[in-house]
Amino acid sequence: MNATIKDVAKAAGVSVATVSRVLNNSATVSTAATEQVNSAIKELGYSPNFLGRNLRKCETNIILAVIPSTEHTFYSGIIKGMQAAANENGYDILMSTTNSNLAAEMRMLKMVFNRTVDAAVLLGTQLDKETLMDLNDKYNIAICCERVEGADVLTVKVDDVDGAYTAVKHLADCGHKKIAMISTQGTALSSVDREKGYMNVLKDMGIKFKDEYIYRGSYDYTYGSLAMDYFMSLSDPPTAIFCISDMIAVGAAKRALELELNVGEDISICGFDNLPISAMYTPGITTIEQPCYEIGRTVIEELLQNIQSGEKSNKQIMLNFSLVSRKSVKNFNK
Amino acid sequence: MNATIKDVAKAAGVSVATVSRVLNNSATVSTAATEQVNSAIKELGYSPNFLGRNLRKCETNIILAVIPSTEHTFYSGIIKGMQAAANENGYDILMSTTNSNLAAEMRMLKMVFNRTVDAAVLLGTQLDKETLMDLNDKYNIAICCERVEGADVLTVKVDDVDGAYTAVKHLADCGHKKIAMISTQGTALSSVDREKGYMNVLKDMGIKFKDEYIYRGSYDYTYGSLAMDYFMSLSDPPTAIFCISDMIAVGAAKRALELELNVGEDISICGFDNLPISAMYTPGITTIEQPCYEIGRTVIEELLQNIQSGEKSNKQIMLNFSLVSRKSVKNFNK
DNA sequence: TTTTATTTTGGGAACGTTTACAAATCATGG
DNA sequence: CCATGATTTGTAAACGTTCCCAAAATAAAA
Repeated sequence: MNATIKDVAKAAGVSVATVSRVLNNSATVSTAATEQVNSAIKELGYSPNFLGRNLRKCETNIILAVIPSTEHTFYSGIIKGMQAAANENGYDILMSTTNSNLAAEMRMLKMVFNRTVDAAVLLGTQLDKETLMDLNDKYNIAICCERVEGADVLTVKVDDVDGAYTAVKHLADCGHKKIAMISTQGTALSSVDREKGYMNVLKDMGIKFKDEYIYRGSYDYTYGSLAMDYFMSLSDPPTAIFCISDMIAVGAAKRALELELNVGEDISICGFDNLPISAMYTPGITTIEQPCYEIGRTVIEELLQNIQSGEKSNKQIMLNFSLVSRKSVKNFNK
Repeated sequence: MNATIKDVAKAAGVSVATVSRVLNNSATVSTAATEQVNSAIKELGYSPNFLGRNLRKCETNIILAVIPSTEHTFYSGIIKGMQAAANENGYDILMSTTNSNLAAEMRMLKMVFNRTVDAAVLLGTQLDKETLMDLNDKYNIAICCERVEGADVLTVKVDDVDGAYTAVKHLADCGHKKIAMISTQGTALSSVDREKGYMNVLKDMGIKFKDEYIYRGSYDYTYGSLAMDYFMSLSDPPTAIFCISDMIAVGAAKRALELELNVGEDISICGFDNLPISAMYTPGITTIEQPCYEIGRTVIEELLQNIQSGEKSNKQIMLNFSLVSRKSVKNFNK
């Protein structure tokens, strides 16, 4: 039904090779022939079938971004960075979401096995070290914003230990001594690392760690609310709370406001990621900003280098974060 | 480098046809042969190359969701609905984002021209009627959550006129007479329709339309803030504001709070879409909920029907919305 | 055993491209 | 006008599958 390159060749009175040449301008073609081909293309409404091309060239120029969830906007900036780097190199980014489900993640990864895409970037993953290393051997993959202990795979992220340290240190520097943390139950290393950063500050500042000052839920914002209820039920509630994600920070802030606590005065809250909502919320949420766009650019640039060179660099790249100070944290020093 | 079906055939001591048969279990194969093939597959770590398969079958079983922006979470539920319906039918959903840019939208649509995907669902579009009709002639496309006047293309959405009417009527029923609206400058019909719904309520309730009660910006939440500043500068400010999107409603609420207005008391705000943030915000934002999951399911089911039947139904399907009442609107009647 | 029906198999064309190679055309200079 | 070199063209194989068709193997019936 659809016109093929043969139809174009016939209509233009040239061979398919010539049509292919003008399509990819891969070799010089006389202006006469070029014109004939182009008008045949227009006349027939021809559009090359990439299934043929891809099969022949053994590449699709598509990179798949595997996203755990579209429930929040954190990945938006990363995707933009990925797109920019990809487009500059003739690649496109397609996304799919796994809802943090291992089976779904595997289903998506099939697309790299079966060559539907040239590579995949995992923005978070449920896979274990062995599986990742196996995949990395045979295919082109990268991990973004997460790390897997011992997995020697191209990784681009911020230093979560350091990021959490900076956030919690900020709370301490503002004069807070009773600092709690809301984390997740998951085993994702980004969570573990952020807890480590929290602990490190306590140690460095000579603050004794209290077990009841740590609450674990999931990334869902309702856990922020639950955590706030819990902390306020303590006989000696914290004055500041470091949240593993802005989403949770917002949940905590919401509950605090419902409890008629003045966020940024009666209770201080600090998040992580600098989601758009943190700027929108009232009061604005103090947080750690990740260089999303840059993370996206970098991971694609490195990945393309791997693809083109045919060998794996497996770099572990850490980019710089920054503290964004808003109204949700009280500074006792002024 | 990678094993092909030929390698498997050789290793299993059968023909490629037989391997293909066990791969797709498209015909009965003796258990002996099946076992040989399966062990050869495992041994070689074989994974079928879909470029070959897709070329041969002239289908990819992939549907592309073209998303204007990942800045907000509105599309999340729709995508989930799309995935559910697609997976049930052996299809996968891949996404790409256009950042509301016509060139980017065209770039993504190329994937349906060149057969990289079987169909595309446009969640909003910059294209005009003619282009859409042309595309719809040759390819399988659908529009979601938006409509284009006169474009006879499969469309699934809510009735925006009716939705806005319900929202504004609710404000009026709560005793508000001075009702303003924050809309967009764009020509998207969803905006135009929602303005129409607003006007209809005024007419039905015998409220005189005031030009200064309408403010136009874009979907960015900062315009909500700007609008709030503007309305409060009027000599006779509104008591209620209907916002074309929750994002804008949040921006407006944020600014109101900064101006020390008690949202839900001094000023009432109503949004549209029921984004997660509307529940998270303090106070919760009253809004119109779209049946996102259902919209997603429906558009894929209809699209697959078009694909499989080979003919276009071009239905215009309207699904039911609902009013979600929260604290951001004051009810004068109680 | 032979015939017939059934199940299981393999050969090879086809899908729409790209590209190596060879052939044809053209221009140039002697 | 011929030889040479440069440019432009066409032929055909290849990419990895699926699937039609016919052949082979097996089972059932006579």
